[in-house]
Amino acid sequence: MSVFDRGERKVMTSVAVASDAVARQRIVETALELFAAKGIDSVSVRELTGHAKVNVGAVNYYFGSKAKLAELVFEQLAIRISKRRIDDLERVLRDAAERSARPDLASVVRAFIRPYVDPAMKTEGALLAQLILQHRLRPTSTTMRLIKKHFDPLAQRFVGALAQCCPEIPRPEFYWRYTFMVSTVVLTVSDLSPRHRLVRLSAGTADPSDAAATEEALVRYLVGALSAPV
Amino acid sequence: MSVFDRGERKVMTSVAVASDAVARQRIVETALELFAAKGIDSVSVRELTGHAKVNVGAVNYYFGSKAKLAELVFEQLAIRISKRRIDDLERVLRDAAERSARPDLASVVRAFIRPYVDPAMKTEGALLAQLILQHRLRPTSTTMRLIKKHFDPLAQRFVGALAQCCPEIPRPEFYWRYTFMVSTVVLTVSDLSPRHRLVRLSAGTADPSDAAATEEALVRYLVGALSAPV
DNA sequence: CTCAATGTCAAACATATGTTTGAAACATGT
DNA sequence: ACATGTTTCAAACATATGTTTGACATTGAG
Repeated sequence: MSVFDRGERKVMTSVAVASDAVARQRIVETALELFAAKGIDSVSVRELTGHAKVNVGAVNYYFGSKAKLAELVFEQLAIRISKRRIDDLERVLRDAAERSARPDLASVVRAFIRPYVDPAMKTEGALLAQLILQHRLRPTSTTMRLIKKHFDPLAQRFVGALAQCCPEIPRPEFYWRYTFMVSTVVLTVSDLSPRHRLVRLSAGTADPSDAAATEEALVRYLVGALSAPV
Repeated sequence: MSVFDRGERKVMTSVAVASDAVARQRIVETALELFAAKGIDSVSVRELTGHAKVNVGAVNYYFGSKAKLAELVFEQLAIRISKRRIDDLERVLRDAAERSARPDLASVVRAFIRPYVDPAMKTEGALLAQLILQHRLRPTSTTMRLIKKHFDPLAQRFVGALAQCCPEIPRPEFYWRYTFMVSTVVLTVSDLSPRHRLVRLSAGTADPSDAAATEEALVRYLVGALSAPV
């Protein structure tokens, strides 16, 4: 059973009204890091509370359940990332409009993959990837709600932008390609192998620990994929 | 903890020497189906033995542990799939050689994705995807061994074939693109959402339950991705 | 200060899961 | 028919995990 499957059982014992309890914040921060690094289901509340230096019961005390904590973490994340991505995309589209040119496909792609590859957003990107993966592999009403609410509109905008970049390609094609792109990126960034297969296969020629190189290779791949003729 | 993390604890109570026990076979078959459909960790041995109409202890009796069963199932699968894929690829390369032309990129791609999209290999493809996913998300020495042994040589052959298709692209680039392609395909075919996001986003225009349409869209995407200029 | 609200803690609880056990049933060769 | 090796079965076991509990500590307003 995955985290999001478990519903609450009963209401919290008591309610923390308005205290900015240190424990609460530490739990959220630790959850962010651990969930991003190992996936939600692989982090037990004992491990979580241990790292956060907080009692085992704290998660249930403050959040009601592990599932509620995860939901909260993911919702906050979705809001932050979604906003930033839309800003990035809007900027690309605005620039193109000012030059009265079609937007640049590579720029749109970069706006899309930024959260996943920007070192400054490493944890957030990994966490987002976990959310998507979680939903792809074990969809629940909760993950469904989060995706629908925060990422469906985003997806529509990106599909629209892609269609602007390549007007010769019929729009429905971009629904396919968009979901393929999500698959490509999400699984790429959530590869947790300590020694990545790439270095083994390529005998060191390709190095996935080089973030810039990974980004460039991804952009080349995705631009080619998205602009392929039908 | 994932299946493959668990080692054996002690030797089996007794050994089934040479009987083709019905139970044993039924367990393997059921494991194949359930693992492919839900992922390994999501299938409890009680669920498994329940479906196989076999006692709970049977898995441990015949295979020693759930992990050993999974390993066996996956190794058998890896052998079957790997052989078929190499045959497919060799045929494509041979045909090209006979025409003394470069091999067709789309044909190579089709040889690669066949196990994942061919309806006749539906279960096997899903199972293979589960193995790759398992390794990407929670690599263990067992998954590592299986991948290395059965799929690294295959990967090298495909990279070689891709380089033949596009001689103007430097070979190291194909190591990147090959792993990206694996990501794309694996996550695409392991999407278990009953109502796929695609139909929601595209308002029904794109239908992932249409296997042929999915394959064509995938081929277009991958051919574009793999042949993109550097 | 008082005391009620809030937070902390260790221990216990409930459940799910992989595994083991020991007896009974079955099969098979002599 | 017996003995022996094999299979089946229900029950118990061990462990991991999320959760709850009740006692105790801390805090802050009146």
